[in-house]
Amino acid sequence: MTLQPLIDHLGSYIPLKQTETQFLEEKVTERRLKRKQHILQEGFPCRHYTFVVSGCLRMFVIDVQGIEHNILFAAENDWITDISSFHSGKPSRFFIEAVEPSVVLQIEPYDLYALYTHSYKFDKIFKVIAENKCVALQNRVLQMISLTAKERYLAFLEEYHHLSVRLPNVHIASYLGITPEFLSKIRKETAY
Amino acid sequence: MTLQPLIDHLGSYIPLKQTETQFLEEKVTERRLKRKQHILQEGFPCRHYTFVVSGCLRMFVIDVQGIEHNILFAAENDWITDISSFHSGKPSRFFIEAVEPSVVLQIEPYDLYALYTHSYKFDKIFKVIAENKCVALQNRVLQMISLTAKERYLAFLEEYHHLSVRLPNVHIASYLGITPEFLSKIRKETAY
DNA sequence: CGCGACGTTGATTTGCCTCAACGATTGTGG
DNA sequence: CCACAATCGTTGAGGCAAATCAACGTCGCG
Repeated sequence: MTLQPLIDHLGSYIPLKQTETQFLEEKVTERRLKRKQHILQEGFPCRHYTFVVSGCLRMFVIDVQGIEHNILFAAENDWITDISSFHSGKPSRFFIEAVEPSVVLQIEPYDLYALYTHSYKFDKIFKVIAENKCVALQNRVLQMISLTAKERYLAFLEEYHHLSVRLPNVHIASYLGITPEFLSKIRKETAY
Repeated sequence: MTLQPLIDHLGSYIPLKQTETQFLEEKVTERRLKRKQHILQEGFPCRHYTFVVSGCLRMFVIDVQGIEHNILFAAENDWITDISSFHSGKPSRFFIEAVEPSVVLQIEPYDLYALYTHSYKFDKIFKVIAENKCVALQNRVLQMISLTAKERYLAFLEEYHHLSVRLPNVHIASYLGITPEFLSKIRKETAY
């Protein structure tokens, strides 16, 4: 199992002891995903906190008109889950699927709680992870209410350049809240 | 000092022991705010995790054109802070001010860390608080990318009815990412 | 090869903004 | 207690940003 990236990731917040990484190894499951493979479907509870080792996943909803809206992407060393459903056990409104062939590590609710019980260090780490997520999301809200589509696209290119070259434009458009056609027109203007 | 609301709030996540509430009391400072009084200005580090006992605050930025954008409101039993600046000590990009006369309880970074050290229970509680904030922010992003201005306004009325009757429309418009004029036109259509 | 996913382009429409003007209300100082 | 400014909400004319709809070219893949 390719556990090392997760150990490095968690350890970058607070270094882990031998017993903690060992406990972690017992609780985590590796999974290999094909392109377009789902790990969460609307209507089902989200039973995994998912860490991306390699590849890229996206979380999205399908609205009443059948249109997909990408809420977030998660690439290497990032987390993706519907936290609300994960904790409550209620059906999720979201889908999560692989955009590329990916390798992920997953933890189920009960096992995550066991980690928390084993060492409060995990509480501390996941607290910081959640706080950092808040900052990123807040930033995104700010961009949505204050920037034009073109400005948001340029900001996305700056901030997520590594993603922008891997994702189809149709997904980027959806993430930015615009149509693929309009993104195409923006790109035409932008390209020099 | 009116500490009880904070104790009740934290206790609703995990009940606190006598020693913990006592420790909390030593670390928290009460502050009474007039309407429009600032507790954070752009360019200064955010030195407080702020809990709202009564009243209502808003966090906003001022863009290059001098236009304010409301990022979030916090009313009774809610938290408001620039977490990023709070932890890093770097200058904030945000303003936080009272929308109404308010009473707040504040904790400084060093005191919050002392709380964490005193009992890991506080880590657990603030982890959940951050996670809940993530859910709310994610929801807001979803609304921004998938709903029209009118739909967002109606969703806001449903979700934050208690706030919508207290806030001037100019602030609500800014929060929704639209102009006050356009909100006025939406309200005209909506009123039956 | 032929089909589906993806990106582009153009014509038209619509949602929302800009700017300007005007009441209504509140607050503040003389 | 009144005069005046400031804040807030509303309305209308016109303009721009972005959506919609339709068509077409390209590429990778079964």
